[in-house]
Amino acid sequence: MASPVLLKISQAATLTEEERAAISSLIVQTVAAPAGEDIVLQGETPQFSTVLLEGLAYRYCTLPDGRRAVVSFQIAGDWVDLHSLFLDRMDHSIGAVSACLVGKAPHAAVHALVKRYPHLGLAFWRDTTMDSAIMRQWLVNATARDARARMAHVFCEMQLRQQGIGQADDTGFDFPVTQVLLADAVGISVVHANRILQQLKADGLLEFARGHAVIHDLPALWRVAEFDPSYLRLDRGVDAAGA
Amino acid sequence: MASPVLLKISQAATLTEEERAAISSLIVQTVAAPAGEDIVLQGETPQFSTVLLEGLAYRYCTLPDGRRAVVSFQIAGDWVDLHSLFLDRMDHSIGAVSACLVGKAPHAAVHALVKRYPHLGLAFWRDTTMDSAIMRQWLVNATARDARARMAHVFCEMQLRQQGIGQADDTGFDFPVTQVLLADAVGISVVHANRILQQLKADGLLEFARGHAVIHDLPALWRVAEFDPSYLRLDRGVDAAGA
DNA sequence: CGCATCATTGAACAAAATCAAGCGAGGTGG
DNA sequence: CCACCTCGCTTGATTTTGTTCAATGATGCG
Repeated sequence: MASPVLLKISQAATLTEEERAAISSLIVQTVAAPAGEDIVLQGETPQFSTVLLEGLAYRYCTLPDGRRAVVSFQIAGDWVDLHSLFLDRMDHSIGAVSACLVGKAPHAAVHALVKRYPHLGLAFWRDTTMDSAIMRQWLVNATARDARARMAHVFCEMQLRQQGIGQADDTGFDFPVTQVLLADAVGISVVHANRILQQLKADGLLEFARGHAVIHDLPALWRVAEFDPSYLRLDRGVDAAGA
Repeated sequence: MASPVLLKISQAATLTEEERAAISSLIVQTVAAPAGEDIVLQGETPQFSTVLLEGLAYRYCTLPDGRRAVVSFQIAGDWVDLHSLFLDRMDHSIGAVSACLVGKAPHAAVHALVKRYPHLGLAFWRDTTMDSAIMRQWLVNATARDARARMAHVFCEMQLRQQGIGQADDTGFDFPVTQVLLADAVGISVVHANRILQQLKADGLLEFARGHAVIHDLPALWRVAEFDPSYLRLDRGVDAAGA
């Protein structure tokens, strides 16, 4: 079975047939989430970890006064809340951007798996580390770059990540978000997001409309974003330094 | 031995004497880093993970044009680059704010430890997860709050974290950073940082001078920062859901 | 003392938010 | 089929927030 979960984790670690089977058996249930619906809610105490099998999702925090901060996008193959294994209550929510299919793995089963196969524990751990690396880039983005570079950065990252699962090429990709969502991810107002997008288009870099990004000049886009893709390729798998 | 490392990890997991000894034996070397010096450099391929035994350190990224983005502060007991276990090259640097004492644990030894004691693997994993939770808050901070709230938030967090290791109380704590560093952490210019600090002081919330923070009204500071401390207390240890 | 680093201030400028309005496509109900 | 509504996108005008530039005080240290 070529599930996106196994595909992704296989890029990080060499798995035995037994280990692959063990991972597959983790997912005891698959659930469909319609576009716009929440998959996991802030404040919950989940007993499952969730992996995205299909679709686009986003992680976000809701602030007391209703503002929303998007902290990441998740694509097929991503564990969206593996870290909830250690969280007493979710400190953020996860929503479905497009219609999603998710798999659920009971926390207890994940714990048991890790104890039985420490090697898989490392692989999972590595997966969350990769997520952190992405988040660190977002943080650098938000603290040190202006709106234009930040916006460009989001598109650079999504292009490369989606390419990694065969859903993008150098000329563009589907990205079914609204400008409101994009604004909340970049940390600017919708009005400003709209103007930045127009500017990127006028500069011949990127055209984004109706949930689809057309990239006109990827190298130039990378330059504007100061994009360094190395953070997306943590080249050292879990086997490298092990035994 | 009451090393800060064991103290911190004991809050997350119940350890056997054997496990405690195993962790202690990880640290094969301790090194002193003078204030202002770098502990780990962006671009390196470390063979060790580093744990902070004494002092204050900070994680930061250097951008192509020399700008700097501070992504976190680290205090005694924190592993500053446990995630480098999976990183091919460091995507950020770590610098000593004050004079630091660090312990070094060879990656190979950490790998071996985790395979031998999967339970400790979970504890380490949990530790990095906690780090991520903090980073997520910084990201929310940077994308959704204004300079004043962001600045207040940094002080709220540091107060609580330092209190956790007995180095702060409700009235203040040592925080030997400069305004430049603070500005790079909050993502504003030094000039603005200075004015925000003056404003917080004028409002009777907080006085920060010569590396020391005096807190005049902690509840009010929390309110300004919209501070919710729950992210610092991932109450569920690694034993809870296990066997 | 003299130098370096850090903190502070004012003034001009730029970036981005806010306010307010209008447009266009898709969906719903009459 | 059309009126109407909602949602997402777009635009202009105005205000707020934060930056940059430039200079001047402090503080501490060899």
